Amino acid sequence: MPVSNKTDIVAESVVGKGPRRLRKKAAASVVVSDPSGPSSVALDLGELNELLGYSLKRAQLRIFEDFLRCVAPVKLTPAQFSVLLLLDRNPGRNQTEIAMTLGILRPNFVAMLDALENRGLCTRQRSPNDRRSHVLMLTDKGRTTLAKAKKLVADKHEARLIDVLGPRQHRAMLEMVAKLAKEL
Amino acid sequence: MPVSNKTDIVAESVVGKGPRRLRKKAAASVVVSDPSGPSSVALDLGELNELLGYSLKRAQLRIFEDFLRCVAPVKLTPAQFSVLLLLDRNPGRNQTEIAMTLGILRPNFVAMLDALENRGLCTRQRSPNDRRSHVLMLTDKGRTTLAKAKKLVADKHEARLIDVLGPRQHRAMLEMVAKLAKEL
DNA sequence: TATTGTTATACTCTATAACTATA
DNA sequence: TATAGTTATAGAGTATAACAATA
Repeated sequence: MPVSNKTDIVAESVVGKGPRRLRKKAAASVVVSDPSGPSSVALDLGELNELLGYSLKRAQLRIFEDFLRCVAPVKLTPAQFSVLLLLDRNPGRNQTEIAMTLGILRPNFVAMLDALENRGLCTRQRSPNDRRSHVLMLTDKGRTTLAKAKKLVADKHEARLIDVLGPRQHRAMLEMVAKLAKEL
Repeated sequence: MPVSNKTDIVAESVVGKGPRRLRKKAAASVVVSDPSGPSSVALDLGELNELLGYSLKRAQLRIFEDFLRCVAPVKLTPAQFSVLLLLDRNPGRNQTEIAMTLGILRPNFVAMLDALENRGLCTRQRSPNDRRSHVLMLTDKGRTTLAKAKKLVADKHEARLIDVLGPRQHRAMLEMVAKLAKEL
């Protein structure tokens, strides 16, 4: 997305102020002789390419963009999808438990749940046993929305990732990334 | 980090409101019979574990935390480190070029550069050829700081990642993640 | 007219303190 | 007293529009 959209390299597009001298045709890996001006030669990333965190971050951004595109028909963000998934698997839990499991801070979870509840995807009920806590449940609409989302994720999003990486590498990456998330 | 810090599972800590009946001893993979109360059984993540983006995001957060810890002695964030690295490899570029290469929007790059310049790590000079643009250069202090940071990254941060993943998987992951960042 | 650096601004995420109602 | 949900708030990160100086 970023990283140089100027595809064609124009080595000499500016009329220099100094005297214009003849110049040798530049070699393959051009380094513009005139150090100023909009030289527009692709920059050297250096050891950035060897920094796992750097590429990982950029990959993560792309993956989330792809997720949003694929799941757009049901209008769910990755975070919202993860909440619905968790509610489906763990009905009757309270906000603290769901939020904690997803690494969301309780105060920040309130607005998230408001949005999902306002869309009729889940409900909050005061627990009769502990009237401080809210029992969370998916609604029928929430379940059907989740089902649609899961299909979009599997058929479009994950399918795309598997297509780019290949099934074996996709699986390997899943394991490595889980290991890092767990053991680092 | 999150995901249940309550290690010991207490299956029956609440006095139920209804009549207390005898209950069979729960099986190995406990599901608390009473659906309410602070049941504190680890939640089921379901297909979240198969979602590459989910684990990738969590891994990325851990990696950045580790980076910050390791590089703390020179007080550089991952973003600042990437800027210094790029300035070192590509001296004399302007703000637009550096920002674009790193996927940073030009307006947001201004404050970042202010911080680095105020710390005496780099300089902005108006280009004599195009007085609109600023030629960016590392200072000597910037270079020594970068050198220290690079050593910390290699000896502590990347070393930790290689330690967790193993050298072969680390290399494999580097390639996969670069592929995703490029081709997705 | 177009571009560079900049300001202003807004929206999302994330983080912390403190309140309320319950326990 | 401690906990669940909540409010308020502050700080990063990211996004767009528009302006001054320059081309």
